[in-house]
Amino acid sequence: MSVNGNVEFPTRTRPTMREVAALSGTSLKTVSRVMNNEAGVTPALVAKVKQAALTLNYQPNFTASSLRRNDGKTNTIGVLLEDIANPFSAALHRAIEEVARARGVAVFAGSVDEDESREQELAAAFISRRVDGLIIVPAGHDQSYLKIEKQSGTPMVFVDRPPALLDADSVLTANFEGAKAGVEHLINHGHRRIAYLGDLETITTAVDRFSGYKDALDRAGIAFDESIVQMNLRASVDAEHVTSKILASPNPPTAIFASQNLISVGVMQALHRFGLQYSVALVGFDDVPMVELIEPGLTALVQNISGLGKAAAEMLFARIDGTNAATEHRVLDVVLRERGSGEIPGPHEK
Amino acid sequence: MSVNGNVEFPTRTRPTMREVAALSGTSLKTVSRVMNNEAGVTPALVAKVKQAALTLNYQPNFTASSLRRNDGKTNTIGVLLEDIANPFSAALHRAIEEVARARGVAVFAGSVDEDESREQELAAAFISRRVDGLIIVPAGHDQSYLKIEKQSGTPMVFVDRPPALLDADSVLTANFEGAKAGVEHLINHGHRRIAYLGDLETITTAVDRFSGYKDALDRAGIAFDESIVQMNLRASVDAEHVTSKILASPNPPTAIFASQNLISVGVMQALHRFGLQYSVALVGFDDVPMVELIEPGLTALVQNISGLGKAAAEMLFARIDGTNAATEHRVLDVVLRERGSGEIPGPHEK
DNA sequence: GACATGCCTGACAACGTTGTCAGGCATCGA
DNA sequence: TCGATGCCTGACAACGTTGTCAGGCATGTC
Repeated sequence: MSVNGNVEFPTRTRPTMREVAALSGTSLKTVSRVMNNEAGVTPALVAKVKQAALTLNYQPNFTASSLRRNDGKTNTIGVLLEDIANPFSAALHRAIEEVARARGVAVFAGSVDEDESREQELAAAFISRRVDGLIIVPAGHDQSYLKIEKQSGTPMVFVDRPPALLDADSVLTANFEGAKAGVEHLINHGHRRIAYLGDLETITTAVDRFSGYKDALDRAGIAFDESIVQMNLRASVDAEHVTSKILASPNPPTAIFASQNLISVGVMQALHRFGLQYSVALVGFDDVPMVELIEPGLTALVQNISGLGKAAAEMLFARIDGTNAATEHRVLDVVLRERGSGEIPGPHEK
Repeated sequence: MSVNGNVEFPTRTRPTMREVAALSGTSLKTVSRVMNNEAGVTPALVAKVKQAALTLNYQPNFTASSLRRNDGKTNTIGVLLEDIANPFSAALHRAIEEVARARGVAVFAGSVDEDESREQELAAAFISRRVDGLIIVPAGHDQSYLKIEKQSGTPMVFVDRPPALLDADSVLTANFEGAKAGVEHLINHGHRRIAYLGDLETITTAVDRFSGYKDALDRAGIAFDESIVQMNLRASVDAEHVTSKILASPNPPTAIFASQNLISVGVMQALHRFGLQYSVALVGFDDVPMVELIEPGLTALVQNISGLGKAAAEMLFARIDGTNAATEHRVLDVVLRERGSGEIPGPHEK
């Protein structure tokens, strides 16, 4: 359906400070002073200039201003996310926006989609627009292409995944420790046969979580069993399929660790289909949206996503403000939220 | 936890075309020509310039370029969303990004949070950075403040909600027709006592959906009953509370229409708590994430969110490219997805 | 050989703004 | 009354780039 409205007015050209100066009978420079609230302009002149600006509906051109100003700041930052639309990226983005807003900084954002070349293109696009800094969730395995850019004075902070082949600030989640704590939680509830379903092995967070799983097994003296481990899962349907296969095998696990929320969803679907949701324990990394509606609730390792974004933005702005300290690597803790699925007892419960 | 890395190198100042010209022994203008792939430069010179640019790691300054160029385009657009982090906004944002990316356009985004003044601030921030156009999900009830900006030549397209007191392009969802179809679906399944839980009455989409509900009742000859209608709900807990109250009342409804996904969640929680999820029918506007896991599945009116974003971006770029046609108002259809909750029969089933 | 033609190249101005600096004017003290 | 002081104001250059235009050189034509 399509309805037509009125034809628009012909467009006038946008007024500049020069025109405001002409209308108010003063000079360009005085207009500049008034617009920047600089002290030392006669009140009468200030009023005249403001009136003229209002009459012409003058809108300052911030890009021209930052080109000329000594600090050269554009009051703009760029954020490279995995995918703007996924809940993790969106929450991160929001937390960054919050900090930026308080400083009058506008935020460019883009999706990298786990694509190395897309990462470089986006970074280049933001750099050519002279952002004051970059916050990056990297996809590729080599960020050395940013080395010269960093030396040229563009601060950058990496979030969720560390930079590779580049020395730069980062804010990460305790993936290893979190996964380990999750698996230990299952062990403490009497499980010794624990399946692991993981994400792409090219993603460092996935690798760290897997290491946490193995470490927990090691410390409990449980042998690693390949037959109940599956990496490189992406969609929840894949996880559902793998879970079904594992549950139907001769020696099925009594508990499952899901390394990521989409995987948790797939596992939950398979468990529900088999009617095993109250007999096979499940701990997942990352919360699942609307999880409150499902029974039993998902016991999950919850990341502090807004904490990641807030910390990254604050570190970035500190650099933008000129801090020249050594590279900083911050790690945020993960919280185990018990909701039922992870507390189902196993055969070895004490 | 915090680990220190190496101290960074002292920052060099970023090279300009002037320096590239000096190093390659040519003129500023020739460098400009090479960088813009203009024809008519000797291949030997092109090579020398490119080599020099590489050596200095020259990065073009797009903002300076757009200041000088005749078209004045910044190849940048601004998007005003309700809240970057909510799934609707994020999906919209993503669809817009997709279209922009194909054109080499960078996207500013910001959250308005249903706050009128925040809307104006964000718009001003983007305008002062001279975006080529704006895509807006408005919060306020008067967009006339954008009138002069529109006349100054900044194209703008409104999404999800129409502009008020301003003539501008828009892309909306068929809220009235969708809600009406959803209520009629319940009526067709034998329901005549249908509760309505709605969003803020200040939001036009909420008002339109409510009108659709009333129209469907009217046409079926069902009297409107205030006691099972509640507007101005925002959080899912509010919806849960109201649902519980209505279900416990002397003459409870046999079906419920939820005007929005958070409200659907609240209703579902209440139904599950009362054990009524298989006896009271429910149709909701908007999908609920991870809805596949819940039984019975939510029958929902699904919006074409990416269609909204894609259409808005395409309309915007058409304007940016100079199309001067009459204002266009596009409306996208809603699809009723049957998943069980809406097909529970009522007492008047034929 | 003289001249016209066309292709490359670079000098200069300009985009809209702010930094620098000098000049004008009023005020103050002697 | 005169000079010194300080406050306002505006002329000019500059940020990094592209548009305009003129000049230089080689080639082609008669």
